[in-house]
Amino acid sequence: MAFAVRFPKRFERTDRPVVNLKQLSALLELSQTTVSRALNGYPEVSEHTRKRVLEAAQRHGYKPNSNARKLATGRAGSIGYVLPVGRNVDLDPHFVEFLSGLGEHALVREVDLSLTPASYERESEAYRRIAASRSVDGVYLSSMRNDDQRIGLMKKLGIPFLAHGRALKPAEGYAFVDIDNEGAFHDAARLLLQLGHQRLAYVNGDTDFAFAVHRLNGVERAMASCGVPLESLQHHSAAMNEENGYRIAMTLFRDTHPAQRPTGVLSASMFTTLGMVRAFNQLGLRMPDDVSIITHDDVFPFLKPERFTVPLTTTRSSIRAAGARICERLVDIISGVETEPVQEIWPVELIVRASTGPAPAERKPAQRRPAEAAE
Amino acid sequence: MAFAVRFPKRFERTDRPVVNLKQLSALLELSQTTVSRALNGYPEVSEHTRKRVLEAAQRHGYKPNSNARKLATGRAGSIGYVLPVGRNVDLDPHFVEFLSGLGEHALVREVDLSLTPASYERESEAYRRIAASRSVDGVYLSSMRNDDQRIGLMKKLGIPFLAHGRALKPAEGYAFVDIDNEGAFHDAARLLLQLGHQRLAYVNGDTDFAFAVHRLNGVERAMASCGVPLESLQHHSAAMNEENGYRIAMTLFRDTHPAQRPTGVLSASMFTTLGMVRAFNQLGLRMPDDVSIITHDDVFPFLKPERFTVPLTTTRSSIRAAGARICERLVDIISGVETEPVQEIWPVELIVRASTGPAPAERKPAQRRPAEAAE
DNA sequence: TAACATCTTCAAAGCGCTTTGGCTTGTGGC
DNA sequence: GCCACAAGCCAAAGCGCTTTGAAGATGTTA
Repeated sequence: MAFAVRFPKRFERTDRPVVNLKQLSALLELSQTTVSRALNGYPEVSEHTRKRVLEAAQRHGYKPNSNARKLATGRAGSIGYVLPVGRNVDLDPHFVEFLSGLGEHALVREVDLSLTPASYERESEAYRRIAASRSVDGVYLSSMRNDDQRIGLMKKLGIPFLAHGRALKPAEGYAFVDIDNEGAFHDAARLLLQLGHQRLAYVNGDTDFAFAVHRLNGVERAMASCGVPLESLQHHSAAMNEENGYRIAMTLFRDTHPAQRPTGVLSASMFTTLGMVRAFNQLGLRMPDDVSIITHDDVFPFLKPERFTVPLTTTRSSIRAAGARICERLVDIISGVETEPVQEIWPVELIVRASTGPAPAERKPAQRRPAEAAE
Repeated sequence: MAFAVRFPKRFERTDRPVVNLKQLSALLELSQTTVSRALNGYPEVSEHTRKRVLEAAQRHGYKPNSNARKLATGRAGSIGYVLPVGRNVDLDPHFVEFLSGLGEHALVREVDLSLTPASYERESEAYRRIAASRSVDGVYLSSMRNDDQRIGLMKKLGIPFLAHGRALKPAEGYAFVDIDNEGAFHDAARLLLQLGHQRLAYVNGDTDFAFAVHRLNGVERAMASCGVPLESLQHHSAAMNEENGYRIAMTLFRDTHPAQRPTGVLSASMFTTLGMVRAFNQLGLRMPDDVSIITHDDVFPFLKPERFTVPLTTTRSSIRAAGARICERLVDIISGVETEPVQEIWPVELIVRASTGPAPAERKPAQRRPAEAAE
């Protein structure tokens, strides 16, 4: 909406649709009411008439004007997402996989997806506009923060919504689909501990996000229940990308006294791991002899943990499946099928591959020559 | 649109917007006409009145109902994209970067992006529905094929559109933004040839897509002008991902007689290269001593060629910048600012890093032990 | 002072669809 | 033969906005 900005005349589209409801009903010598009902499957119309109508609609290529329909019904037929945008904002590749799943289901349910770009600072404004303009029937939220303002906002604005992930605060009173991050990282950490690793590192995502906090909780719970002091965990929190993985691995393994180095590492994403493995190669560290690593895998078709030279042990949960499920449930919420706010938490598989093994019995400083090239 | 499917009553949203135009104009004791005009910046209203109206709108949180506006104007205020969807369809990470750029500019122009999911087979149906339902003002096309049906379809349906990339056929009569793929790969191949490489390989994308054909043309042109016979090029065409990169590299370097092996390799994407580098490590091939490689880099923030252990020589063109430009021009096309179909081709930078060097003077079979871990 | 141009403002007619309430028929029960 | 009831259809009233055509208010000119 552009206040005080004149829309140019040339913006207009003068051409009209091939055939509209009025014309179609005239052609059929029926009222618009009847034609509309026949098309939309209402029972107050005879089968004979319905057949005639459907046939004529088909023949004349009638397609209802979606804007008129939206106005009349108040229903938009689409779900919305506020796309974080800005020079320094990177939509990460998780989004595209998520979108694939969402789109798959959106196809089945015949809804469109509407993306409203907004800078982070003006996010709430975007939601307000969505609410007032009624351009979508509901929205999904993602990248949930610890104390997420959006949940309250959605409720206040009366926008039906579903969260991908959950906030720490509020914890109740809204619907979400999340994975069991706490359990996943608990299991992963426990595996390392059971393999005898005493010094662990966790290269986490940004702890402003709730998933990162949950994961850290899981790691700490595993340590506590195995009687390993929390001080023996080195925790690093940073955006999940290749560079940070490399940088942090260098800090952990090159810049640390050998006796202090972790032998078991947990990594929050495949991208982080990409960087860490690069560092390992460069430092001549071998998996799993020198270091064991477990990574969270969101199941990207273009980056598979089993395709690494040393196949990676992972906690796995398909973000694409989550996308499909979110679409499904959001449509249910919008259409009133789902009334109570269901909080759905998916279990996460732990898949053991070759990157994990027993802790080195005794630490020998790594003395191998660095690998030549290593990505 | 669902023929013969009854929409449940419960789908309805009964709540009404906070305040609508009628109420606002009643409040102001002005006609709807005047208020509407004041809000939309038309000159036929006094500055005094306009100020009053804007103030009241602000105060009461008035936001026009976008559906009503769309119906009245015939303008949707959004641009569309048909999202290819299906169990076996992977939206690749290029898309998300492109989207970031698009979103950035969409924010400036105040348009939304509407994604309509469609399976490949029912793609044209989706476009027809978009055209008839007038849910968007224009669309952009991507992943242009050699003989692309969509261009003709868009023209027939009268949907304003802009292509990202171009088709071989038709070559004229439509607007696009493309990069100089031919020139980029010409330059890349020429560099390898100048460095003395006699046997080249090109691991291309799927040649159903026009960009892949253009690139191949560039490579061949360079070879021709350097007097190198085309037979000394090994060309492989496959979807651009890590697995194919690895597989093809293995075919080229492990399964081929040393005397036949290429010494200079061109790679169509960073993902392909990721797999190839994995293969190189495993085979103990060093860059650039044993093999030189040049990759096309779309500039992903999460996967940077300079961050490889051996930094990669690349042809670089930001796909994000292309997204922003596409949005800009599409809005211009829709609003009639751009009338002639402009065909815009961006030059591509060649950035020399450490992965390219002189061809090995004399071929010695690689006898090094395979690297331990290598991603 | 009349005649005309220029500002402002307005009532009303759309945009194309859905949906309410009512009007005809035809059927069966008594 | 009358009434009740359902089936099938329709006219008309929205949905909330934009825009046309016209009219009232004000200023300008002869």
